[in-house]
Amino acid sequence: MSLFSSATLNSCKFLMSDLETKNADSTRERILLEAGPIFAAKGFRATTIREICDRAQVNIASINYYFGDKQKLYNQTVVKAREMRVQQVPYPNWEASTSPEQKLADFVDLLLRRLVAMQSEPWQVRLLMREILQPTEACGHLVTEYFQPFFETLLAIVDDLVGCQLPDHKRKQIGFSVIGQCMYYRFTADVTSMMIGQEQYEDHFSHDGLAEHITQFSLGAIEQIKRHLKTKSIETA
Amino acid sequence: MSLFSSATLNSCKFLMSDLETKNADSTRERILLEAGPIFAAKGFRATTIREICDRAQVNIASINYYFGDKQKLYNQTVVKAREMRVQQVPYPNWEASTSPEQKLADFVDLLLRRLVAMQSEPWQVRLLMREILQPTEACGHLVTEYFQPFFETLLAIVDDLVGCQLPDHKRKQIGFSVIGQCMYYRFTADVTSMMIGQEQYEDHFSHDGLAEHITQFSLGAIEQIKRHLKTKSIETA
DNA sequence: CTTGTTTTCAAACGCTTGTTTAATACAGTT
DNA sequence: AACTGTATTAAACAAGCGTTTGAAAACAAG
Repeated sequence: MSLFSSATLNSCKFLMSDLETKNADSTRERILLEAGPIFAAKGFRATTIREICDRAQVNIASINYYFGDKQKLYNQTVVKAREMRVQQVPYPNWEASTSPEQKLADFVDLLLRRLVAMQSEPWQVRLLMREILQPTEACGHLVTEYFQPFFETLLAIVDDLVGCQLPDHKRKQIGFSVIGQCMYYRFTADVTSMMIGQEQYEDHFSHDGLAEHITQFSLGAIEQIKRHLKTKSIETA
Repeated sequence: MSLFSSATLNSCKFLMSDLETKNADSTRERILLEAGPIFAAKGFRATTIREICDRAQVNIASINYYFGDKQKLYNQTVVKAREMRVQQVPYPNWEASTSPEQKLADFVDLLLRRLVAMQSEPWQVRLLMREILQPTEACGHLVTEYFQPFFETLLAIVDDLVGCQLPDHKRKQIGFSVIGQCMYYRFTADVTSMMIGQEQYEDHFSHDGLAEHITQFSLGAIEQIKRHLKTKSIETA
């Protein structure tokens, strides 16, 4: 009797992070990949571990066994979502000769593909959006290891485009203007399609059309900022 | 015994919409105004009617009595939020002589004040954002009676700025670029402040700084679009 | 086959939820 | 004072939740 309880205590599968033991890992992985879409669709609270276990065809107690509790399972799901998304949509390979204009176009394209993902809308994207909109303890890593470097890449392109030194906050405002235009379509996808109708939405607000517009809009704005800087420097000269 | 049950059935306070009966309406209003902030902060599901009733100092059964059920209470809360927000931040009075540039500046200012509300962030804004991000049955009215007219106003300004006829989808893309830049700061407020630090966030990403930047950025982009249109028409001539 | 460990399982636990009930308190009318 | 419809209340209800339990099953090694 008491022998068994001590054995159960010693197992605690969720402590041995990545150590793969036999095929038991397939169960863990199955739970993770079934939990993802549900958390993404319903959020943490509305998701029940019973539904997850039903879909993954495992017993309810498996969550406790493999992850500890519901919260820790969710955290692991967020990590998994980021890893998968980065792998699914990798960075473009820029050569030394690539123009900053092309780089901006590529960046907008990447951002739209990776974090907006208009038509497909994979669960990983929805889950990451949830963390952006209402950060939980899972968001800290996301910012420092994913969003920050991503944003720095954009700022470097902006610097390149402007050509001269801008105040730091101005660089970032421009960066956010680019990102904001893109992300808007992810956050407001439902309302936006309600406002312009399904037809026009599909015709002109799918990936290619948007990437083109946002790139041109942003390049235009930056071009004007450069002009203003020149006239200013002439005035002061 | 049975007399009472029929009497209770006949009451159904929540059916008589706006008919104010005695001071009982104050109870209804009190529930509505206490429910708002809680729904806004936690969302529909995570909000318990027990907490609402505790704060409003009414009995739990009052929700059934005045609104029918939790869902209907929520819907009424969304309506209330919109009404209050429109009243709190009214449209500017534009004269015939007001330039389209000034109008765009005013529009950005209004949008930032009414729907972004960086520093204050009243519950009405949070609640409306929830509906935008994940529409429920309460969102239909919101779109047709609030967002649509609001967007049309912006499109009229864009038309005025561009000066000549643009394809309809292009007008709307420009409109969304303006709105997107603004809304971005509402949706990603937490992550954004994590990324740039509290200090710079307060210094350069408060209302005035953002309104100025977004207006200039957008005016610049539109200016460049006009230039492109001109060179195109010259080429074809 | 036996032994020891890991993995699965059905069942139950304790708690919270939205909703309903039936009784009571109140105010105005006859 | 008696009646009537409105408003409020405490208590209970049924359902669902995350988590825990202790044993059974599956498995691997000696």
